Amino acid sequence: MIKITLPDGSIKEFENNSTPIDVANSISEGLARNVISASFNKTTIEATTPLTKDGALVLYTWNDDNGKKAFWHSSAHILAQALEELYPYVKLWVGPAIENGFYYDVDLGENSISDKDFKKIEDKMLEIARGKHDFKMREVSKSEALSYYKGKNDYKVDLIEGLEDGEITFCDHSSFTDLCRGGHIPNTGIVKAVKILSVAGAYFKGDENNKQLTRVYGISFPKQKQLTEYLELLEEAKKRDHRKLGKELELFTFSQKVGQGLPLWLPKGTALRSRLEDFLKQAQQKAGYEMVATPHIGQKELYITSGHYAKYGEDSFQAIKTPKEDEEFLLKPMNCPHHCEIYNNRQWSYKDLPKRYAEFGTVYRYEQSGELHGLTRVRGFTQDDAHLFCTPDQLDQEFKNVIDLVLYVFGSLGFENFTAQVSLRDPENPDKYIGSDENWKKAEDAILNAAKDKNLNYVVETGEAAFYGPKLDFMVKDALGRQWQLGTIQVDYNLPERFELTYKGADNELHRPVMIHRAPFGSMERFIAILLEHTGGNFPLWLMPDQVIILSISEKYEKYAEKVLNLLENNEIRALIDNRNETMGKKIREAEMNKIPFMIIVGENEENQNKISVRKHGGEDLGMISVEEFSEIISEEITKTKKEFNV
RNA sequence: GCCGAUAUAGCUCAGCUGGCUAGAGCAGCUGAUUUGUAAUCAGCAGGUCGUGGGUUCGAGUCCCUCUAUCGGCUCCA
Repeated sequence: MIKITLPDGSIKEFENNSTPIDVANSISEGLARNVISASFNKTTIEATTPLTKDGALVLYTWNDDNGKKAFWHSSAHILAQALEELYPYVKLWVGPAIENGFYYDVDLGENSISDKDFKKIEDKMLEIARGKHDFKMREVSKSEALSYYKGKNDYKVDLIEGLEDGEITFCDHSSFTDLCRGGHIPNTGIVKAVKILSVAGAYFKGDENNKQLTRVYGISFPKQKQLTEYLELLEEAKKRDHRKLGKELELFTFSQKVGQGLPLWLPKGTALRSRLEDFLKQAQQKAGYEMVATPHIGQKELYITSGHYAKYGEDSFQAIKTPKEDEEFLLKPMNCPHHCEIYNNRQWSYKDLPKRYAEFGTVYRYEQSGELHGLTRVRGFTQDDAHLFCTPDQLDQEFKNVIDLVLYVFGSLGFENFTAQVSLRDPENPDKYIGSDENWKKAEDAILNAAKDKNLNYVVETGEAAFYGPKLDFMVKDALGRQWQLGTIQVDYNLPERFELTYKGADNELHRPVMIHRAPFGSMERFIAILLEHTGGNFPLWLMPDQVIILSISEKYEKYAEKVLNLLENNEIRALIDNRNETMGKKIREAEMNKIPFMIIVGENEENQNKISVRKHGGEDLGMISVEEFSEIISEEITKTKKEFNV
């Protein structure tokens, strides 16, 4: 007999070699039917793995993330089998579960798969699924495993060579065998609905110097209805795509003539941008920042000094020549070197520090064409940049203050679901970074301590640091669940050295300041893009380009509409009048589609009573009220979302 | 940059396997209508079918180049 501890803390005895499904059966038949995966002593096992010792067991159904993972990973096996049957020459690499679905990386040789082939792959997968084949794990020796794949599949051989004897397992189902470390559902029959979503190229082992394999993405479900719902969800997400909304709301555009990745801001978008900038400027002023302004180009030498040229010279717009032969300028790809030179304008005392220089600095980077993506990845963009120069003693407090500022910005704009990510350097790859180990350690400790002190719920990513220093990044997902870095705070001991920045200490000696790079939005472009996707275009009221539209019943009420407009403007409410010769239904429909938060209807009744009828975006009727009452509603709504920044 | 796909009017889209002067809805313009909570009616105008080349008696449709866009990979100071 073995003792099994369940998540609720209860301990039950079972026959040796009982499976998780047997355990589920002892709880309820329904559970046993739905158990598709399990973990034993925190290791993923199969629902059918015999248990041979005491331990803690967790049962997973489709409703658990781990259950979905097993389901989708198993579906990847089915996909692999389907591909092998359809394309006998295919060589498999790996097929993991991902957040939504799964993929399999395969080498198709000279052939390719396109969306026209999806249907036949799906059909083949369903055919295999219907066969209700059991997934069976078996241990194989390294030599056995190698001889199975030698000559047939170099990718798997590569994988096996990195494994130890005793930890190599194969998984069989139907006529298909795959090297696999486990985590499957009991049999293929549970997979009822399958959709191949896309194909893409993916470099072997993620290295662009390696061969590019074909990655086939798919998703599967235990019920057809769930697939339909998922596809509907995708459609819904597409409606919140910032590229679509930006066009519909006339915020920004792109022009093939102007160039790739170079956004053109339309009047409404520009108004939105300035409002965001003003909002941050106000908070920054309270936090002791000073605004500076720097030119859009700088001598190549400047970026050689900073180290950016060596690292990113090729990813920059290439040197701008002048009539002088030996003179070269670069379009500014970042603001830090300029701000270092502003600091260098004079000699500072420790009593002057910290200096905090802020600039909405537009920078240009020659991003790979395939990387460009709406407003989230562009070649010309404006950072809400600032550089803080402080003494080493001041670093911790300054860093924490910046965290507060970022949290204030995120809070005011409704970004609650962000991930804080501490990006450290990769110790295996010292060539990617500049500066001494000692300074790196100081910088990394400063970030980790600040993140801990501020009780941030953070993840640590090694190898994600900037070349000059570690970062604390604030990541937010877009409508389709893709993660984007918005806010960033970086500690830098290196540029101060390269630019020979100094201050006079109390000891009358020269010292090196520490530098913090930070951008709460990240960039105006990306921030607005993600904000669009989160709000679906229904921005917080204080940000809205137009807050109110006055709809006149007919042209007869133009005078009264103008009077109302004046009153609203006196209360600093942004409004416009729709006095066109159109029906009320049409005017409302257009105002709804333009996502204007409030519609004011004025006609005979309103004019007689000196009031206005108010309809909220979405349809709520606030009835007939006075302009004063309405102004109060507006200002209440604004104070609800936009809080004051208190230092 | 790489893999796969897409590009027709200001916008959203039809245009089957190549064959009459390339269609629709919305938006625009003109006129009628003067309107009470998500599209009033009629008329007009609008496209060298992303670019350049090729195949063909004939190309929006087939092939190639380039450009841009979309989904990924790689990259992201």
